[in-house]
Amino acid sequence: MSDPVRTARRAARAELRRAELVSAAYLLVMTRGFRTIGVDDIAAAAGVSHGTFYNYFDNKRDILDAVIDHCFDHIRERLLGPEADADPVSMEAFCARYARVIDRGYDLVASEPGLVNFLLLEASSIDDGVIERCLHNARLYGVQAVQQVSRGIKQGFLDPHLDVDIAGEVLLSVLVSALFSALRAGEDGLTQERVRLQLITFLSSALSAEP
Amino acid sequence: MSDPVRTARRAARAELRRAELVSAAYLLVMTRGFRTIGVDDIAAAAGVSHGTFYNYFDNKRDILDAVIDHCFDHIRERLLGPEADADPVSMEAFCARYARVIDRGYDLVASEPGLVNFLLLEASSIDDGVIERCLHNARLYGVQAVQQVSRGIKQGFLDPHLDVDIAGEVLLSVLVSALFSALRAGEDGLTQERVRLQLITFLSSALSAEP
Amino acid sequence: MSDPVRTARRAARAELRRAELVSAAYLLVMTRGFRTIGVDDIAAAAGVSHGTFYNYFDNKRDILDAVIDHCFDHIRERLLGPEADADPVSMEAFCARYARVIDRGYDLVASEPGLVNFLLLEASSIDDGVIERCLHNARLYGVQAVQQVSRGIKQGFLDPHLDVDIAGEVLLSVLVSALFSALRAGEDGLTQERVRLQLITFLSSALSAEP
Amino acid sequence: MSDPVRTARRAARAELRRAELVSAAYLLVMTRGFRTIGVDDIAAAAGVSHGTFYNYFDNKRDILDAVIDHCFDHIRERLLGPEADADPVSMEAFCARYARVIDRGYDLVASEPGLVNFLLLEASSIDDGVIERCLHNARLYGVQAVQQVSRGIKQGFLDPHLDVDIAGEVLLSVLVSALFSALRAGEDGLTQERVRLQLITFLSSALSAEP
DNA sequence: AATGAATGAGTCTTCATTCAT
DNA sequence: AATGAATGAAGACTCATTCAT
Repeated sequence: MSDPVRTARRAARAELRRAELVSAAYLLVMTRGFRTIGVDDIAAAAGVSHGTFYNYFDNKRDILDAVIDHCFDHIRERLLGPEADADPVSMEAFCARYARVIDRGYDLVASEPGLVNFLLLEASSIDDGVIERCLHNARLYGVQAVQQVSRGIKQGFLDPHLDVDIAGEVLLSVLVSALFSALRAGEDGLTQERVRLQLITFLSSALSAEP
Repeated sequence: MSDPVRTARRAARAELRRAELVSAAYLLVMTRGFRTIGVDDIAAAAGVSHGTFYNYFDNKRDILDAVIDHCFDHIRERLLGPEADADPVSMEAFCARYARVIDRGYDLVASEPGLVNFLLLEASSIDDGVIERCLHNARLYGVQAVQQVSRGIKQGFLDPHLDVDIAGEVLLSVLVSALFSALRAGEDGLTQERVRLQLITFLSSALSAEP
Repeated sequence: MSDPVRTARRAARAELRRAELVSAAYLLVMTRGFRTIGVDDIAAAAGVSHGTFYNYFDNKRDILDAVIDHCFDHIRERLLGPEADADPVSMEAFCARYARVIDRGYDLVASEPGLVNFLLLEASSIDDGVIERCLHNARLYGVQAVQQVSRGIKQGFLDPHLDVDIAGEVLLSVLVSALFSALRAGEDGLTQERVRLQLITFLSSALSAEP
Repeated sequence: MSDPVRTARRAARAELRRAELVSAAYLLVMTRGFRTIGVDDIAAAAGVSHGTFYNYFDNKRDILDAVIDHCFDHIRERLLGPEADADPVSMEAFCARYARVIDRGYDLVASEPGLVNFLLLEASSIDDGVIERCLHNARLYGVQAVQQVSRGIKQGFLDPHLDVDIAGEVLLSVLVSALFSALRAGEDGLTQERVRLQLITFLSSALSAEP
């Protein structure tokens, strides 16, 4: 009655379908926003009928969690880049790293404006679960940022009197600030160079161990 | 044909009705979000029929601009408080002022969480006109922040080498950061006191004229 | 308590207002159709508020009767022209007269396409009362046409064996046919000249006393 | 992926549903007019929900084209009857045929007054597309009428000097005239017999080859 | 597992009509 | 008599969801 091989194959196909749907939804949400797309659009983009959609998700809202996780995975890749796990050992390296992150933020906004827009703006307006899931993902970054600060203090190039939680927060908010600036592009005459320079100077003066 | 007294009285009543509708819409948007409320809800909350709504606004979207302006007016009142026009003359006064602003931000979020939520999160996902109107309002704050920095430099307590545009930006982003923190309330163990202290320290070390 | 002079003046003003409303409605109906205009439009075109409209007519439908009568008055003037009461005494004069009527039909359609369109097409779709009122007006024409035929027979230039009712009908339908042709303008390559010539030949061969 | 049998069956059912909707719409339009019925009415009459309506037509207006075509199909059947393609070879046969057509016109009006009413009166007041579609259908009749006249001339029983276009037009207008008379039923003392007799006499004297 | 026809709650919008001033 | 604010019935359309095949 139960053929384990066939069962496994089916499970794999199902997983694939699901991923295709999430991927299609991701693209659509990025380009048009969650509220303005329909289940039909998602299914059509994935090449199935909307009926099939309901074999993989309970309802429209249900796919959003998967889309959000997809977003954060994508951002992690794009912002941290290949050096994801390397560890700066001096204030210069630390600043250089964040300068690169800021630049990558600009690149990200330039190449996928919908992504940041969605997370910063639309996502949270949908329901509390979305906010929660975003915060959950953001907290993961926060933890990393805090660890980064801790290591920086250990390495000796960050001010040992810092409140590491707040400092991690600051790291994140500098990033968010960069993304906001990137979103507004050249408005207000703020070039990428000026923003990068000032934010790094900012970081440096606020966190550096040296007075 | 035209009785000026009656005309004036009518105009006043119309203005009042409009304000009532905006006020009702404001409350509903704050509590439930724009997308999830209907024209009927707004009208009912204002104690009129939905038909009346259309005597004052062309369509549902149309009232949103008024609601947004209402939001920013409200924030201005709540955050700047009575001292709206006073001018700090020392770094201490400057920091004290922003400490108060941060505290008021916490109060604001506590008493009206929907407000910040709406502006920070939902508003911009509605359409480009909304983004534009928010940015317009935000730019007004930006201008004030830049003026503040300029005056601080003239007064001698802010670092004369600052890029005033970026510094203004920083002032704003500290504020936004405080609001975000307030939104997350006690999550992550960040108390209001810690946030205030660190952000002010932050401001101080980044902007102060003294090394 | 009742001043007869003032009462009369009031009645005159009321009559004038009513006429202004009918006139405004007539113009609007001709250009935009009854269904697509609103009481507001009529009132505004007459320079009063829509509330005033209801002082002169019970409801929107109510003004239509007056508009229809206005239409037929207008057509009578335009089609029959100055010779409204003259009487042809020969087949030539008879034909010449109808040739002129046909030409005036073309002129009418050209200068006021909405009028014919309205009566031929829209009016009757509104309700049975409209049809009735149009038929009533049309019957007046029919009576005139029948009288015309009778007189033609008496004069000796129309076939005495004619059924005068049917012949009157035919006179009318030739006119209607001309108006339809005029409405379609040059479609089908039918010029005004060809239509006039053929319809008159038609009339002549069908009604003339000579074989 | 695609089961041809099932696909075909579905297409057939869809066609059926569509036809049911058109048929329901047809009946309603005939009895109550297009403007006064709602999508809900049509759907309900077809035994489906209004949502289903929108699976088959883009909007309310969209079904009208199908209804109009339905009308003309119906008229063709009813007026021309079984002899639709036969060809008269003498003036007697020609007249007899049109006498039958006139009688059938009376029958048609008697059994379905709304049909003629709709086409003659309401349809064209809806929008230009409707007029165009009616003219298109009418032109098909016109072409047939012209061909009929041409064949009559060839056969020798119609006057060779006739302008075939105009004569075709006349054939049609006689038909329309008959329908109008039928609509007015016995009003004015015009019986079906009198109308038939006179119109045929009319046709005969106007088109016949013999003087 | 996939399909897509059917559903109907929900929403916006229009406009004829009423009525207090 | 004139006004115009208020009303609410009516109607078109959307879309998430269900379910028989």
